[in-house]
Amino acid sequence: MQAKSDSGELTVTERARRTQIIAAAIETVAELGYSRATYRQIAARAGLSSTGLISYHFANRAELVTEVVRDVLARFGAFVVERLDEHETAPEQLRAFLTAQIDFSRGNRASMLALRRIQADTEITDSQTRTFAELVESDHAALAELLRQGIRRGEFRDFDPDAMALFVFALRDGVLSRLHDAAPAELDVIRQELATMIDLATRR
Amino acid sequence: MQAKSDSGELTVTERARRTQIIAAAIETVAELGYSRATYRQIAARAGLSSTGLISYHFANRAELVTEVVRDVLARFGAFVVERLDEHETAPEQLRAFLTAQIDFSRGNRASMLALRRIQADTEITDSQTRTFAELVESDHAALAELLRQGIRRGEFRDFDPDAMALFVFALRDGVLSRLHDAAPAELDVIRQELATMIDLATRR
Amino acid sequence: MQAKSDSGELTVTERARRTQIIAAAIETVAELGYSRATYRQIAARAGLSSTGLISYHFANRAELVTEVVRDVLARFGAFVVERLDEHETAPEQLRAFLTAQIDFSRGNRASMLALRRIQADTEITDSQTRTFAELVESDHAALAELLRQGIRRGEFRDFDPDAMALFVFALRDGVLSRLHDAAPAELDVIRQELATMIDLATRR
Amino acid sequence: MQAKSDSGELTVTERARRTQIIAAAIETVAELGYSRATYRQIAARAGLSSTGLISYHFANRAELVTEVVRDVLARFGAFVVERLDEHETAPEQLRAFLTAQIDFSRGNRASMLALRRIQADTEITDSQTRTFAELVESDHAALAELLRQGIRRGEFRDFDPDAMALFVFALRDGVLSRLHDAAPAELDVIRQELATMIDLATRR
DNA sequence: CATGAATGAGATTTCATTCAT
DNA sequence: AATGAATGAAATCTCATTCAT
Repeated sequence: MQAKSDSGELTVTERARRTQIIAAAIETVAELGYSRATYRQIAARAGLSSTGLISYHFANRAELVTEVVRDVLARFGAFVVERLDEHETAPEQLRAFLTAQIDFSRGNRASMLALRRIQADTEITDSQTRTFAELVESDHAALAELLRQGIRRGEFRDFDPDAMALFVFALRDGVLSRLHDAAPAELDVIRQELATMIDLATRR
Repeated sequence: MQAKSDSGELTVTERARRTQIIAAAIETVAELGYSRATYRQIAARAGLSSTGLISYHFANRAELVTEVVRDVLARFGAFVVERLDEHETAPEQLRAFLTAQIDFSRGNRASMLALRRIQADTEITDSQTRTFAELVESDHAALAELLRQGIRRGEFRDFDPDAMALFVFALRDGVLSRLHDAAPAELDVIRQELATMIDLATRR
Repeated sequence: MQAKSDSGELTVTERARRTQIIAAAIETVAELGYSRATYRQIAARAGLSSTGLISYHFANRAELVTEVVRDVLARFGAFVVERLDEHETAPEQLRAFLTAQIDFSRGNRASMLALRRIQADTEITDSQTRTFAELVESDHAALAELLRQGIRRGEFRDFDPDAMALFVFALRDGVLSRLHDAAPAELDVIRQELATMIDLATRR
Repeated sequence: MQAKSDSGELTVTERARRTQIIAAAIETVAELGYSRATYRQIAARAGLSSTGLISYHFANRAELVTEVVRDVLARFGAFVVERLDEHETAPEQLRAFLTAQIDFSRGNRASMLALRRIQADTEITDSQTRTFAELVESDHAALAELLRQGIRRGEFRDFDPDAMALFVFALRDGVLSRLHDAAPAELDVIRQELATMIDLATRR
């Protein structure tokens, strides 16, 4: 960053450019994989004439990737929370939770794919990992709390809410991985079976 | 490879070196992530005098990565199959299947981590993807068949075996992802809850 | 080339750099021979800070070499054509043709040497060979046509124009090969004898 | 060279191996071009299991190339001299000289091609160049002497023998360059025209 | 703000050569 | 004599980043 003000505040134009670059980065990572998502590719997809512009708006590659992750998770979280608020009982919310995630993923394939790829490459190493882990952690905590309430209210059987939260996320990931390869008919079966399974596993 | 015979047969020394390099590559990918697993890093971990030696033994990076994948999957598969053979009924085999995978992963953390990372980077792009996808596919088919038999024999309730296979793999992956971060006590809970969950989800 | 526009249009600076690199490449090939004309050597002669700059301006070595060939042949062709246009009868044009080539070669020794070396290395192998062969072919066709006209007009005896074109080019190459080693006096003799020979071989 | 005696004398086996390697090198350079004629390719064509064997028999690449050149020129020279000896008058010998060279080239295409390629790459630079240049020089001198005698005896007109020798070699090279691409019919025309041309250019 | 150009570090790969056996 | 293995230098190419304009 060359002549950028240190105030931390971004102008409208700046924000727009960053958004545009982030979107292009998501697209690129989803399409080519993390290791092939170079500035050149990103710039091409963003319609930028110079890779220098990316460096101008992001301190370095790590910051760009962090912003990509933040962007996807923010949109994802907002979507799910909105859906959850429409329901009252814990079983309904649990079902809504899963449905929302699958729905979001269907409409944001590239984002989810990019997220997974970045996560896999980054996992342990970086400083940004912490950000990542914390976000995952807070997601987990929220679901576990939902489950805990359901147990307390007698809406679920008495299982370990942390373990179950883990399972729910795992099942979600599994379904998501099939979301785009599977035929629609197969997908309907999977969703139905998932609902049944969750019900059997959690009901009193 | 300079004047290496095209016969496809490898000498003892050669095989040993390849194994050594593959092991170092696994270690490196697990430690640094796929995109940072350069020849230089791999050579350093393998105690090699030059990165040229890696090129000498593997035609290119893709071949090395393929061999890494092949190696991990072969060891993994052998381990699981041996465990399965000790059991007769489908529910027992299903439980053994999961237990075996978790056990293997505990003893081969780097291998599993490397595998996941490579898979995430590779997914769509390469020709070697096919190998990967086929192996996953055949794993899936085997588990689905196990479940199908269990249903036929009346040992399981009547669910869709393909969907359930997907769920089982998903749960496995979820558990594996916690395997090394979680405290032992928490892990015991997870395993117990997993068994319960599977039981509830599959029993008649 | 990092984020270079695909439009195929080059900026002024870019064109200048390419020209500079091409000139350095010619110099290098002429001086060291094709196989020793590495990017490092070329960069050094061009006063570039890194070999990466060559890769930045040329997609790969093949493109650079192609451009070298194109550049030399373009300058060469323009020079010769201009000279030819000054003459009317076929015998005069034939003489001018040879003279022009010899004159050009005297003032562009490195270019001609580089051309010959590249041609010798490339000959059979590459895709760019076609470009090369086509250019040689069209040169040959042009000369053969000139000779054909001369025969038709009765300015030459009745020989095979394709064979004679081949001989003329061969003689040119032979003279060129002596151009820089021979003493000026010897060269004058060679030129005089060449004129005589061509005259004897072609006149009615 | 590792444990080779310094006496300069070679055992029978050694000589055979060197010959075999030289032959493979000729083949390789002719086929792939000088810059792609690596030890690996040469070893493969020689049926050797290790490139080390080439290094064992030749001090370095330069020596191998020198030996290739020496081998081709020796065979070539012997062939031509034998043909020349069958003729008496200078015009006959001149014709025989050209015919012999064309004939040799037809039966030794790879050798001639390799020679040309090595010459083009080497020309100015190397120490071995001297060897090369000297050989060419002595060929030239021999032809010039033949021509000089013909003039003295009144069998040729009065031209400069050195210049004409240069032209004869140039014409030879030109014809050789067409030798393998041209159709047989075209080649017959070329030969006939060449004879005519030489005759016109040299006769009284 | 944005651009084109340049930079230099670093990646993979190839090569002739060396060496122990 | 010959072989397989190893070596390390060097080659081409790619990349994120910097900088002058």
